[in-house]
Amino acid sequence: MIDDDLWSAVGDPTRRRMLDLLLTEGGGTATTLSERLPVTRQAVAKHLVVLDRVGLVHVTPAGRERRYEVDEAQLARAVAQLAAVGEAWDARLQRIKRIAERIQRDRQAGVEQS
Amino acid sequence: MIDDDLWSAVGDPTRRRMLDLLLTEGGGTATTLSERLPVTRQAVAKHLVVLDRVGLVHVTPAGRERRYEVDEAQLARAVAQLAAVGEAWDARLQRIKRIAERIQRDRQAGVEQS
DNA sequence: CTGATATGCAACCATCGGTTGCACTTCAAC
DNA sequence: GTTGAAGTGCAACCGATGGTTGCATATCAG
Repeated sequence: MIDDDLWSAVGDPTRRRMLDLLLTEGGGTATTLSERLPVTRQAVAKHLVVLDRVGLVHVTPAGRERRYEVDEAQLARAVAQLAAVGEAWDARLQRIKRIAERIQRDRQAGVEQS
Repeated sequence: MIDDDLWSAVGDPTRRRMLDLLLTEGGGTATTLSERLPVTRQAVAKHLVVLDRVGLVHVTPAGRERRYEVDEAQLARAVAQLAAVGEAWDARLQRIKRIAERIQRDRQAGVEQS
């Protein structure tokens, strides 16, 4: 089974955009993030708590600021799980497709034989 | 950008299990699905509405039953988007990693030069 | 010291996944 | 044909969550 906490953490679109911003800008605070997002600072702060809880970000207090940075190893793990789920479904779809083709083939053979 | 409706549709764990069951058992009804899931029929019915709205399943009324089946093409599309998001992040992580290594190398060179 | 900036905390609201309860249709069996 | 069981639909309710506003608190700069 997959780590449902990690999945649900990256499942939120706003949190995905936050991780994106933190990655491309090399970290940030609740305030700087909220300036680049269509939500308030408080909403961002709540998301940061969630991301911190599952270890996707780390926080470094600096004066009156709280600077957040992505834990790349953990994010890599989350991405890997994403890929795993994708592959599992892909495999299942392939299997279904093969079965469907086989049924089709069998039916063809039956018709020819009759 | 990605289709956020599709993503959020497969984002729910219960809906993922439902798609899974529908795939492996070749379709089903709200009642049969709820028998294999830890939720009530009504909850399943609501999820089926969501899945139907984004085209991940199709419904066929048959007497008093409403039989649901997965739209494999649409599911394949959803899986592809999943993979795309994963790859985008992967690429970003790789880029960050390369930059970090470069900084590391430059610092080494600077130390040796001084 | 004072004002501006960054954060934290609390109350509140809408949406969503889930539940229970009840009414409605359809099939089957007597 | 009536009656009962099975499948569905609808509505009210509940808890968690993503979002908001408002206010209090801490820190930096002039």
